[in-house]
Amino acid sequence: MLTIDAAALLREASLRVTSSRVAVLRMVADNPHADTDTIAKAVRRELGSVSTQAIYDVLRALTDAGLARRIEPAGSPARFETRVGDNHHHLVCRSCGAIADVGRAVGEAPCLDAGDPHGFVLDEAEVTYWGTCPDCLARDE
Amino acid sequence: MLTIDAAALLREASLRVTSSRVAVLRMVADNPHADTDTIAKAVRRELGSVSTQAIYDVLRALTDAGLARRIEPAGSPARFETRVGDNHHHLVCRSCGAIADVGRAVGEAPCLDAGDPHGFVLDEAEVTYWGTCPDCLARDE
DNA sequence: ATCGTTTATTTGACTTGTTCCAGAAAAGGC
DNA sequence: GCCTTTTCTGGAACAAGTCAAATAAACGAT
Repeated sequence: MLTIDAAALLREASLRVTSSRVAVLRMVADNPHADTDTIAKAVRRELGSVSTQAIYDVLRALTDAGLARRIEPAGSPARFETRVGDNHHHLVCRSCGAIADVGRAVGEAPCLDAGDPHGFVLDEAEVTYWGTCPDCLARDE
Repeated sequence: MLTIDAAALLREASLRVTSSRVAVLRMVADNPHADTDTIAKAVRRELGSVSTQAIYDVLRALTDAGLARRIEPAGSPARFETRVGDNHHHLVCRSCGAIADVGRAVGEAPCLDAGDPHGFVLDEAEVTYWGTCPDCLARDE
């Protein structure tokens, strides 16, 4: 397990330090792109019993505090990662749903200049690359 | 109502021509980005009673046949549009969920060259621009 | 250290979006 | 027109996520 200091991160974000939050935060840090259910199972394995509602609440709190990011590719339940602030993007496998990160080349402007933004004020350009992951390619031989 | 020849489009795609399909296809053509429920209500207004299942089946058939595209921004139910094949992208309002199209400048390559694709074979780059729509901007004054 | 206020968590019912099932009905090729 | 294939109906099931009220825990002040 990566030894991130979850408690310190929580305190910095002025969130109370509870065992659920520490466990969830560590879990998300160690398993990027895990979905809620996977996170819940892992946390329960560590702490015993934790309510589903608590998992949702904690994930929401972490997301609101900027400690986690929620991503939600079409057709997939919500997934979470702690890599925030660097505006990287995601590769999603159409056949198994696997997700990988892809960092944007440094200094390269995102395609944030949408042609005609129709009066919208934009704050983020999210890119999802769809394709097939190496495992599925190999299996479908 | 736009007078697209729904029946002809269906036949070209070798789909049987049924009243539900014609109605749904026309509805989607006239109301881009409508969600399933909105489509169902509109179709029922026109045809009387149509089962929810039929709506889902028809939308799936249209999508599979390439007559419609399904989009699904995070936090929103599935939405459909008939503008297919030109790989345009979407502006999504964070506060009301409104969606607008934004065409990519012609000739401009998409950001399909993901830095390191980790062995994925990509077939599409989907860009979602997040922001606030003009209406919500005005209301939040 | 302990108390009390504030904030988390539990519990359980509920909503929403979507899919599955099995039988009845309709479309199109012959 | 008949027959096969496909679609539609209605109802039930399902998964993800939310709401609300009661209980429990964190942590700053005593």
